[in-house]
Amino acid sequence: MLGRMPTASPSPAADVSWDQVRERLHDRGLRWTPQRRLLVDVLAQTDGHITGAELVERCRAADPLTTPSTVYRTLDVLEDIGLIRHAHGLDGREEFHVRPAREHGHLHCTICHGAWEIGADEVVSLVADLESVRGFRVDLGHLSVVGVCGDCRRQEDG
Amino acid sequence: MLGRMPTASPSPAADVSWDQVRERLHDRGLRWTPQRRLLVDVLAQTDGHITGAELVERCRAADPLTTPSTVYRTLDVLEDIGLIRHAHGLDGREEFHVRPAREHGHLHCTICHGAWEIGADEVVSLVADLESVRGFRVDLGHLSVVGVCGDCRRQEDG
DNA sequence: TTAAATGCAAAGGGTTTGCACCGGA
DNA sequence: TCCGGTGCAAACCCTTTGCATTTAA
Repeated sequence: MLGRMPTASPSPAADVSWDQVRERLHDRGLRWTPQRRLLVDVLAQTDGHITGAELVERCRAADPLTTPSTVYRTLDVLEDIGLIRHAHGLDGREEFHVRPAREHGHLHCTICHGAWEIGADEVVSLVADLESVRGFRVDLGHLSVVGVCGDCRRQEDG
Repeated sequence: MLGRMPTASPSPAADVSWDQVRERLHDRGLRWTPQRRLLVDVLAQTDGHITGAELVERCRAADPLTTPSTVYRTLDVLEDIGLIRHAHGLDGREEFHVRPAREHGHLHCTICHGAWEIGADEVVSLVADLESVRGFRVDLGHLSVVGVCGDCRRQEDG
């Protein structure tokens, strides 16, 4: 999945203070456990987006004793403290992404299933229009635009 | 679910020739069965969007003998012949909507879970930009924009 | 007649939950 | 010590599939 997923951004890990996770947990009276550490490590190595199921797999690769429930529960916690976010992929499955310095949405191609990031600059007018006309505040981090990418359109034509 | 779902458009049923469904099926060598008729009836009474599971429920309300597999299979067929479309709701679940005369996307509020339609006119620049910059063709019928609606923002502030 | 459609039952897949036990702080 | 976290297993929910049977055309 992730292999087929081209992304435009540099490693998000660079922007996130993984070292401070423990601290942030402690601030809330939450604990730093080996299982959480493992998941955070996996996330730190993740470039772009990834599903819960895939995170479970990767954790299991590092530690076969990993259990899904712990992973999902930890994902909730990490989202609570603002470390990650989730949106929904083409198939509707939850997709987590490391909280990037820059909020972004996603572009999904229905043909090749590729995914790309879209920055705020690419949707300024959409955001502005919905804001002024409807008073709606767009959550860019949750925006997914589905369609057909340039490459696939070319193949369709050719 | 649907009750909480305000829509801006008039009844989509007005635009769709339900009477022609049978004909369209026949054209493809497919059959018009009581089960399909029931589902089509339910869809015709549906204003806006609805999940597969909810369609199953409604069909069951009319005919308790309805089976999920038939409903889902029929939904596939109806989508094939272009009568309905599906996208993904806030929770990532499949959401079907009656194919309207006018293609449209959806706006989802994370607070009240309301949903509204957005027309092509509201996203012209987004579509145009993605087309020119990336060569990406947006599938408007699959577009969902998540955020906070005007009412909920007002409540947040107040 | 015959291919399409149905009903049933079971599998499937990702995610969630209850509960007893474990272990950070 | 104590409350948060873990692991296990089972439940969950929506959706899909296989297969024998029914039925529209």
